[in-house]
Amino acid sequence: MKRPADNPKRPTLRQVASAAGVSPMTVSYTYSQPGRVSAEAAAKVRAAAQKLGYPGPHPAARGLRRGRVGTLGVVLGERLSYAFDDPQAARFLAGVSDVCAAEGVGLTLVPITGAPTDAQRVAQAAVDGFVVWTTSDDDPVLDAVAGTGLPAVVHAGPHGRGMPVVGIDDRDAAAAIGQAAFVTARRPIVLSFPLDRGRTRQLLTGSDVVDAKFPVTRQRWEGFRDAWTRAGHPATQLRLAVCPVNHSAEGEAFALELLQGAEPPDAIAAMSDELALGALRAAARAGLRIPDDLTLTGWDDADAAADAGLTTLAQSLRDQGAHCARIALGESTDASTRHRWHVVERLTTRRPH
Amino acid sequence: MKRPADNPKRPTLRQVASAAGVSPMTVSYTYSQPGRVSAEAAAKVRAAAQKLGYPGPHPAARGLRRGRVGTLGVVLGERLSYAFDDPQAARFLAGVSDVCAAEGVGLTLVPITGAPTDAQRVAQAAVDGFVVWTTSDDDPVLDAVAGTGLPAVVHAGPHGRGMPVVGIDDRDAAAAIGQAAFVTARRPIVLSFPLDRGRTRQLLTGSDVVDAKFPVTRQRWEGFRDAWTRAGHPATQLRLAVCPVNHSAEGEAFALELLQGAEPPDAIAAMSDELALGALRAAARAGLRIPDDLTLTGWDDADAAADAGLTTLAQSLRDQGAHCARIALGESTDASTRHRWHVVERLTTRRPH
DNA sequence: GCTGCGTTGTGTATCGATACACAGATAGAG
DNA sequence: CTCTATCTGTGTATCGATACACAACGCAGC
Repeated sequence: MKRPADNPKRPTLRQVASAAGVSPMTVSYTYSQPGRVSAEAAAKVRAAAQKLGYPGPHPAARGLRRGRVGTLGVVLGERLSYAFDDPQAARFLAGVSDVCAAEGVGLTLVPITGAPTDAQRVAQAAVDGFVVWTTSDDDPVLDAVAGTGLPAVVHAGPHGRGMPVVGIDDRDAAAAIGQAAFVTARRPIVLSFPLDRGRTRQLLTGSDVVDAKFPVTRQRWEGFRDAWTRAGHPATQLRLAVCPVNHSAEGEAFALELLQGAEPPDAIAAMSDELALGALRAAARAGLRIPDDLTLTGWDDADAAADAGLTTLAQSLRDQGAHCARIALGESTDASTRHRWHVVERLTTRRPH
Repeated sequence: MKRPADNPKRPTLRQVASAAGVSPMTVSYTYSQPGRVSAEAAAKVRAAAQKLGYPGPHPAARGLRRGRVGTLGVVLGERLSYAFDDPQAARFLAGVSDVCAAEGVGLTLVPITGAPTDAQRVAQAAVDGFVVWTTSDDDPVLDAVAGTGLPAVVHAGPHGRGMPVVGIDDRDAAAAIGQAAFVTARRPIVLSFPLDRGRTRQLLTGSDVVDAKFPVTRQRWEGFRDAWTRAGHPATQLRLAVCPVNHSAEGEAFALELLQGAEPPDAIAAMSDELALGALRAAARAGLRIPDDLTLTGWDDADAAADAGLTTLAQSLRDQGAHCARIALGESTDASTRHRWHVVERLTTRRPH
């Protein structure tokens, strides 16, 4: 049962004005520029507003007239609750929300479902700018965002469409963490994010063409491969285990399957701490010693990674979120894919020698 | 540098209409009720829209005219990033967002900072309804929400102001988990949320008046006290350790202080898993055996609680979030504070005998 | 007494779309 | 051949506020 109408009807600014015996503009100024009206007039307005139960200017009307609605849109190329389920997204959004709070601007998560109506939902979102979370090259919501003409920024996502991109150099970073992961490896595996929005679980060998539609996945894969080949090994030895979702349970299941398979890996470089921590549990179940039988690396340096002693790649998604928010609010225009990162070596990798 | 204006200017529906050689209403219908126009006319409209770069009807204008903007407001009585920092809030919001996604409605986090302008921000939020997360009896944003006249619901928060409340019976639940926590206790302590928005860290004994402004804190405290007195002990023996924030680090610090203090507790009932897990680490640092030297309970049954073997009180915040969303969207009117909960006994408590 | 300036109040046009009622066309029924 | 029902297109009033320009007023300075 859709709400038919507000009942009792909300009073308008004009009604408050006539009840207070002043002009509409005086009421408007009372709310938007209190210094613009005399104390006397303001008192009359407040009394009338109180009496009629006027909650202040209607947000949609104000938004229409002013051209700004006071909220920042965030588009996740995923179902909506992903924002709260995925720790990485949550960290990023915490950074976005820090800036929003400081600016007094709301944060609107645009409802994405994967259906073709997503583009419409983007176009219909009443926001002042967009932040797009990591997505694939061919995601149609990117065009929808660009089409609005509002300030927009993409996090670690595809370049192009005139939108600035914020993030780190994933390829360089992957090469660095890969070096730590593969020190003594002979049968390494990369535990990966999905390649495209199809999200199929699969095991690829280096000889297969890896044509990932997600730039993040693609760049990290390239970086891991760089690390492997620079160590003098043939690229074809490096395998890629693609997990359809970024959950530790998924990482655990796939890692266990691999560890119990014909050619068990002796090194696993994961694209996230969640996948790595899942793999860590799988290793425990398989009775392996870390890092002797298996070396393991994660990505992002989540709290749980520190607790588990996981070697990982640290970056501040929170800072990147804040940076994105400032751009999308039109406060800054200089994007950067050179955010800082560093390798945190803990107990799941070995030093050379 | 605030964005001065969209450049190039966004075309209007009227311009599209004249470019397509049709009336504005035909364009409007093409977007809102595609079945209402002939295929021929729709094609002309789409061509013109494409040519002019028209992204669809202006959201604020549409919202004003229709009386709905297509987004649900969420008010957290905390700074905005709390939504992503606190695991309980995140679970709840995941439930809210599930419903929003299904309905094609956005989710707007209203920017709360603790400043007196918060009420204005609520009034200025362009949303179709409000969900208010657990707050204190005297929180001014409650009045602001009620004043909008929009459908609204409070989660586990104060009753009154004509707003429905959704949650569990915290007092009963606390009595149940308290019973498990206090089986063999002689010096029990409740590790608590803040009492009021002042958020001071303090240790209260049962003889002090506990006048918590947060209904959740108050009701859980009462329930824990019920459990203790029903076991035949004087209420004055039960102490209340108030943590200013719901973080495991805070729980750890305070618990360690208590465990190393003059009258170390032999049972700790925490109001959240975060606080309990912090206390668990403190116990480890103090060299205590669990549950022999110290029994411990949490609240919410987070993933980490299961991993740690923590006895806890399970409830589905996700379901409660979904329920709240349905009410705030006007789809349902029957609130309930009788959501289900149950005690999950694991390794940090002892069975009687 | 006149000019110039800061303060405070007001009227009007406008932001961009949609609800509603109505009109013309087409088609099927009797 | 008329009458009703369905489909498609249009004109107008309206949603509720704010930008802007202007007017009235008091007052200082010369």
